[in-house]
Amino acid sequence: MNKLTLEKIAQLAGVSRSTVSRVVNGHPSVKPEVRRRVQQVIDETGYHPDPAARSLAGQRSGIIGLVIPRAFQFLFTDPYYPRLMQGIAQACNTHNYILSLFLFHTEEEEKKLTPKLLRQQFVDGVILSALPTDDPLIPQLIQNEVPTVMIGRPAEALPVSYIDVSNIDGAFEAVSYLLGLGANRVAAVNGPQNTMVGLDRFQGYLNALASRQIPVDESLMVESDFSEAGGYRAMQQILPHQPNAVFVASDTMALGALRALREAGLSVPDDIAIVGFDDLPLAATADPPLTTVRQPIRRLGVQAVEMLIDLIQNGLTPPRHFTAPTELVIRQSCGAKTK
Amino acid sequence: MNKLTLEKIAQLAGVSRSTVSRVVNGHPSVKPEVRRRVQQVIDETGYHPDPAARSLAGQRSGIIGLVIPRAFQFLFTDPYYPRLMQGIAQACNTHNYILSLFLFHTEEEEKKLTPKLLRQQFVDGVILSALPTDDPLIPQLIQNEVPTVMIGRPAEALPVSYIDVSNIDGAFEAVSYLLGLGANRVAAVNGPQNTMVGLDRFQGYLNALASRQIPVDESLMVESDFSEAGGYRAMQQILPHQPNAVFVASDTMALGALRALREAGLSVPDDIAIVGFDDLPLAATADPPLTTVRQPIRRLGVQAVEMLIDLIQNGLTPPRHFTAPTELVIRQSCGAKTK
DNA sequence: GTGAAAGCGCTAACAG
DNA sequence: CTGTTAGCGCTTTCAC
Repeated sequence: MNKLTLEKIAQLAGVSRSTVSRVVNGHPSVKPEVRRRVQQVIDETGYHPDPAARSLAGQRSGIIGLVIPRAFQFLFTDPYYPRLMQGIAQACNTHNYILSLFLFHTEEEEKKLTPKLLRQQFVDGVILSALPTDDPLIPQLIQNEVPTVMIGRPAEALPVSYIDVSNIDGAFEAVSYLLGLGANRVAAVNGPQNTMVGLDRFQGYLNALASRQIPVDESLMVESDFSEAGGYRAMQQILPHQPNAVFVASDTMALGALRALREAGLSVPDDIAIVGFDDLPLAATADPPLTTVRQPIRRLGVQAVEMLIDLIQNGLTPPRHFTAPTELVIRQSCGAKTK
Repeated sequence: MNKLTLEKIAQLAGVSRSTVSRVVNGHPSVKPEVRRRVQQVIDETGYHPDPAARSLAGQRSGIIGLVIPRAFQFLFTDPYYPRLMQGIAQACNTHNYILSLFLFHTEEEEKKLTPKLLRQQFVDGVILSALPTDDPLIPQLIQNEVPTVMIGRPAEALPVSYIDVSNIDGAFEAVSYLLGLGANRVAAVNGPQNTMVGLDRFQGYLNALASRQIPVDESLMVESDFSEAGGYRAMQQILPHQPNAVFVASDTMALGALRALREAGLSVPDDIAIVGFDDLPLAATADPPLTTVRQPIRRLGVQAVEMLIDLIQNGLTPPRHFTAPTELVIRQSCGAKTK
């Protein structure tokens, strides 16, 4: 299988290289008949343009970068990311982009790889996830005009596109539900307060308390890290303060909380009700099955890709925003009887 | 920040483009002093070579492809893959390769992306995981002489490099341990029998029975799919046949099995002992903590990358093989008392 | 509507 | 040890 080039195809089809290029790129100005003939040669030979040459001559790499800093902490602890990646990968496939993964485990790695992201040499655009609110990467990307979509809104009103979910409302709904069940001491196991998700879900919790004029009890709130072990520790920490319900900012942490509760000999939902956030598959198979706030993780991934492609093709301004709704999924972990 | 090219750097440093290229690529034949001067200009300007130009002129893309077919079924159901990816990503980072993800959800996607893998245009080499034994991709890669490392040995003795773990021995050890505890009806929840891992772990199970002349009871073996739900169903199916121990071919399935046991009102390890395979973090936090066969997942990823780079640099023959040992980790799920 | 020609930025002989 | 010279395969004006 000797190397096929545009030139060869051109010869075989009896046209010029430019024409073949036009056909390959779906350029309109080619006579239908010629187009057909060229296309046939392409199909018969199984020609595929060389991506490197294409990137060099054109200005695009055809690659989308998925950037996840702090990969150590989260990615391999929370099934959220695999699902997100699945959505992203699938969308990349359908839109003919290649997906590249940039996982930073250390500051060093981040430093080293950042330039590759900033100069559009490697990627046509990037999707950002799991960023701390103050990550310097965001302003850098903006300044370098790299097409960027954040998963989760940024801390400040930056001119950057993002996909988000209604974390505040979702948490509000969950906590309100707990409150409606009669719980008067609702605790919160929060996500990291240097992430927007963590902050927003906590805000929803506070809003729900406020909407019923329930005073805030600091001893019932703990900041954790979205990990199972973190949820476990947080729950242990809260337990002495006698909560009768707990809002946990992710299913994974909720699993840890459940473990702590079980160890403490508490019955869920009789002694204490619990709701999670995400609706990962494991929520449904937890013991007891977990009431949780569903977010359409995979779809978020797909939409992020599509938004990014829009940015790449149609320019960065104005920034695009999308916020997906959440949905409270009621299961046994907080006494489904009332429902 | 106007575009920096080799040429510009060359001018600034007062040398020729080739010399700069040599410096960038660590070519030995450059006078130390010149090298220093050039390097300084590079550092000051923050120059980075254009990967596209590089791929085009040289013959390498600097990209490693991680290929996971059947991504739907496994990847997002089993924490195994995220961990593997972590190892791979980290190794790529340290060796200055970019990692691209090829997740196939459907046959169509596989068909569509395969050519991109086969012509070394996109990737310098590929790492294969989660392949069914009869996947046509393997022979195709071999035939096209694409540097390839499989995670998990292939079905037949193909001239392909791989990283594996001692699945047979690991399973043998686990089942022998169960047997040694006095269990006389040891069941097996197997992985898919069209994957080598599934096959090998089952073989280990059979070997252990055989080594003690225990007759095989077909009703105690079920083929499943490495998912939690699959483990749950498999366990339910086995339960009527009164096992007093069960070897489950993955921790994720073991979790499902545990759930089935719990629902059936059986006590672990008193009524029935259970061991898993993988030693994922969740094994330690399961209820009860899971005895399991540990495999060094992350390290496998690192080694796969390093083996692949070796292939890329030093040629494909002879194929390289490496089999990592496993280790039985004893926890409460099968009555740790005896140990 | 189509072809010719000029690079994109780099690597790799080949001279010197 | 260093500079010169061809390309790598494609996109993209610019003529015709």
